Amino acid sequence: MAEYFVGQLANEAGINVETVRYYENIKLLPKPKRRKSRYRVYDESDLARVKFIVRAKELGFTLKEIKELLELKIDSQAKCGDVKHLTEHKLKDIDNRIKDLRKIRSVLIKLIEQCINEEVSSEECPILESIEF
Amino acid sequence: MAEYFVGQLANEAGINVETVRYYENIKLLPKPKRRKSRYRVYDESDLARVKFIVRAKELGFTLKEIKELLELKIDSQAKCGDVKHLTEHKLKDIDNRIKDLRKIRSVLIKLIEQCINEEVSSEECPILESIEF
DNA sequence: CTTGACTCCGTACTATACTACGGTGCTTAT
DNA sequence: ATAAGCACCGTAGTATAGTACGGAGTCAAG
Repeated sequence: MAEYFVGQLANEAGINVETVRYYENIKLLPKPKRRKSRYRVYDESDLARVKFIVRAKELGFTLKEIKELLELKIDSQAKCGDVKHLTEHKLKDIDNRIKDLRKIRSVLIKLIEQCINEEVSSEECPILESIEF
Repeated sequence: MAEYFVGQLANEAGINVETVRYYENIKLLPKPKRRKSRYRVYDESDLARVKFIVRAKELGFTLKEIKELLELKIDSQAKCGDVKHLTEHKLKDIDNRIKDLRKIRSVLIKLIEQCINEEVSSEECPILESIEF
């Protein structure tokens, strides 16, 4: 099992060391094992977690929401019903996001087709012409 | 054609007045018509624009990216090729977002199924068990 | 024609999410 | 065993995206 110090972890995830420490401070990352030197020691599962955080952030989730997503699990403490409820809520949110991204997507495709046909459109914004949120 | 003052516009879009002024300052909204009193006057197209901004933000776009999306159009100035290129770039980004949201989606669905079967899973995080970004 | 709600503006403050700094202590390749 | 490169920590600073304030002017219902 591969082990990393914080610099390598940060590097593989494409963020910087201070950000890793920050995520630890706000409890988005668990406290890692330490060397006697107090150096933090991570493994692949930590890397996966960091990569998830990075991508989820790009997808528009706040760090708070990401924490909630990562905490979704049925364990001895959590009742199934609660987790199910929470998860269904998250699912609905994600479905709506996908739906609206698809709307934007279809407008972009139309726009690309217009470009191919060398149509010069009006002065209007094509995205707003076709999308109603 | 309906006309709104800034308060009504903000209200319909679910944001507040200061935010509308802020969006105007950073040129995300065009300068509106004014009454003699200097009151801002908006119409439905402004409302559609604000609503788009609000939702696009929720979908994880920065205000800068939203501005770029809203500026995508072929007009007398912009060359088709340039717009096509830019738009294809945005399209690729959106396709990737949808793809990754689907990954999260499928994990949530699995989790809900587990809840229904009253399975108590491990102490591990189910999202990280199944997603690799 | 008053009065309560709305709008004007600039400026200052806030929350979230980092990012930089700086002095000190490890690690590791030579 | 030394030196370049990491890591330690707390604290302070930054960028983005708002949010609040306050005194003056405007709107419109009664």
